[in-house]
Amino acid sequence: MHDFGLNNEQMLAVNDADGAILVIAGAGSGKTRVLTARICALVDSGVSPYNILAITFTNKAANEMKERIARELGYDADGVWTSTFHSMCARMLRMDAERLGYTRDFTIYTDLESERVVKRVCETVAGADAKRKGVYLDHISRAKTAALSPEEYFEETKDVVTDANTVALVYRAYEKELKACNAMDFDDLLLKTVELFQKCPDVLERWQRRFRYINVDEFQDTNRLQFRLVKMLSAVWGNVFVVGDEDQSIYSWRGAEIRNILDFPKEFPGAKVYKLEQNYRSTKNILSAANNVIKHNSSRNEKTLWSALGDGQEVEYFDARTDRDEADFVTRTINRLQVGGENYRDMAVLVRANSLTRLFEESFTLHGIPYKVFGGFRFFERKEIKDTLGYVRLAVNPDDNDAFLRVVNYPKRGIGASAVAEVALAAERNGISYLEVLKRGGLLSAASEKKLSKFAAVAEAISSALKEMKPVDFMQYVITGSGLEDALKLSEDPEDRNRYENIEGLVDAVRNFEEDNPEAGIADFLQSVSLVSDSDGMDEENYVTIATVHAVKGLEFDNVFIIGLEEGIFPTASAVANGDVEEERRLMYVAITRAKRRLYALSAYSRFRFGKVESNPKSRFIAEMRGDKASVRVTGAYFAGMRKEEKKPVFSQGKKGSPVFISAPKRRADAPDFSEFVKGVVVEHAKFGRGIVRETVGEGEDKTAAIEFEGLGVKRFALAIAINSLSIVKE
DNA sequence: CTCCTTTGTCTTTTT
DNA sequence: GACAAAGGAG
Repeated sequence: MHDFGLNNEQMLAVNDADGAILVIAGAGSGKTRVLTARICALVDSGVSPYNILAITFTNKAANEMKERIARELGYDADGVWTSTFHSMCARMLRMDAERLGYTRDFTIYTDLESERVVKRVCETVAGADAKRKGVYLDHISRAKTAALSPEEYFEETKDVVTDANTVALVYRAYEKELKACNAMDFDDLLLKTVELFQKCPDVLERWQRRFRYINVDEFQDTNRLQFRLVKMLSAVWGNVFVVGDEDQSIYSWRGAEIRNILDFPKEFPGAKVYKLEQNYRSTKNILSAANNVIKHNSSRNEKTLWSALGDGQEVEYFDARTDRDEADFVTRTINRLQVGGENYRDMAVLVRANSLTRLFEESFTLHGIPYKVFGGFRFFERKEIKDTLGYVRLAVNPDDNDAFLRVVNYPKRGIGASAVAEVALAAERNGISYLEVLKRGGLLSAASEKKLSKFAAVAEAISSALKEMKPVDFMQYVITGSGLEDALKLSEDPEDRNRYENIEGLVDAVRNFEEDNPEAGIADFLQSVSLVSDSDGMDEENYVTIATVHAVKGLEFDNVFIIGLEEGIFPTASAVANGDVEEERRLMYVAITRAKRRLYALSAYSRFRFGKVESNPKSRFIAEMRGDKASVRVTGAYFAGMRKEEKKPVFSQGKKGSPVFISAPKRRADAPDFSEFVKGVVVEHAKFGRGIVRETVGEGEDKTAAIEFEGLGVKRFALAIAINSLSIVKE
């Protein structure tokens, strides 16, 4: 028996082996421990590890779980299948891809590739606008998650989506191209697995029989297809153990259905529900801030986390004047904490959007604070890396037209749009891939044929190298054989030096991968690259974590800074505009509950964004966090020391539909211009709130405006003076 | 065909 | 402000 130090409720959940079980696990309530303990308990009771499936949200979480189980059980852990839904599906599909008309070497297209395909496809679809590729892809993803074909999608949405027809046409063309490329996108991994199960009951049965016990972590962030997979796989044994917390559902924009967890008892009749409400992570002060925030949400199961830990330090809210002051405060505080004995690795700066990390990177670099940024640009998304991997993709899967297009003129070979268009046309006419057009020969004009023959030889050489070389050597060969090495080394562009180093980094990446997976080939490496998650790079070194809130789901830190707490940023402008901030609030809840001992919340009065200075009201979450009891200490130096007319906007507390506030552009004193203030314009005033300009008098610095505020009547302002507390509301 | 300039879009989050 | 896409000149 293994001692996990479980409390009573946890113990009950863990030892309840059979049937459908839902564990509602509040933040920091020992969710992962319960899951691990459960799997160990199953093995202890005689269940073969081979019959256990454990699904996690990221590959990193999967590996950690595997390690934990291994530590407890020893060698037995190998049999337990732990992975993400996507990795699981990829593995299952590789085994039986032929039965769906794909080869087992099918390529996984990430969003980057999907977008390129959509863009390309738009050229062939009448009425499609390539600029709207993101919108199309969004609809396509929704359709796929709902398991709708293009035709079904059109029927379902023709009354609500204005260009449903165009979307359906793009969707169909996209599907056709993906199939021709022997490629699947992220949604396909799930959808095609469901299709495989429906089409081939023998395959489904094989997996059903194998997985007697199915365990799913982070169930609040599963989508409809994932739910369906769980249902299908569990149909024989009915042993489904899911763990989640609807308050931490933060991926609905990606199709996650909170319903999956809320309706679990309905979908699995007789399901038992356990609630874990004791938090082992955070101090009381931090927890009450979290509870104060989340209780404003309506669609949730009532639960209140409690902690047996002490009150701890008060939560601190720093009211900064500018985004620079905000970064300064964080830098200073980190320094102070570090001097006081805290480790950098126990500190995290959490942001709502990737673009907010920059100032912190600058400031930390300046002050010698080691840091790592998670979320945002990833190594494998760099253009030169993507392009180089294009050669690998093409060798593994010769039908991969997207890979072909990436590398045909990289490095430059004088092959332009017209030659490529010729290839595409010939491919379309003969129903073959782009590469096949070159291999067959005689399908192009003599000039194009000649230009492309060099590339054809390169592709051919790389393709045969794939069969002969070990992954690391092959990767090195790709870099030299493609001509990239020479081109980049001889280049005069100083950036190319850097690019070359990044590309060389690929060889190391393959080497590392090979060490961890000695049996795996280069194709497995490609797959792992497609399915990496942001937190995968996190390790034990001593650095401050700068990350998006999404990227730190499931992690914890002693000291947490949540920055950018302004309306329009956190919550985001679109959430505010749509009047739906519940998911933003859950995100805030996740952010707060990452903190174990110290929590700092920050906002800035003015912030430099999109090349402009903007000013947004404080986030409603600050007021919510404080709740009835003032457990939050305000240390913002800005408000107190300000001149009267510079006072920042008051809380727009709970005001629904608050739009983004962009401050009026600062004018030089010698050329005042308040031309944006005209009759009918909606403005926000620091003290009086929202108002409408009713009348203006005068010009330039003498201009005054009469503004009507709701419930306050009309007030008159000299704009030159009032400009610091007035901003125009951009709808 | 390539290079340079200009223009437009972006910033919500990612398996 | 940064970067990609588009457009024009060589």
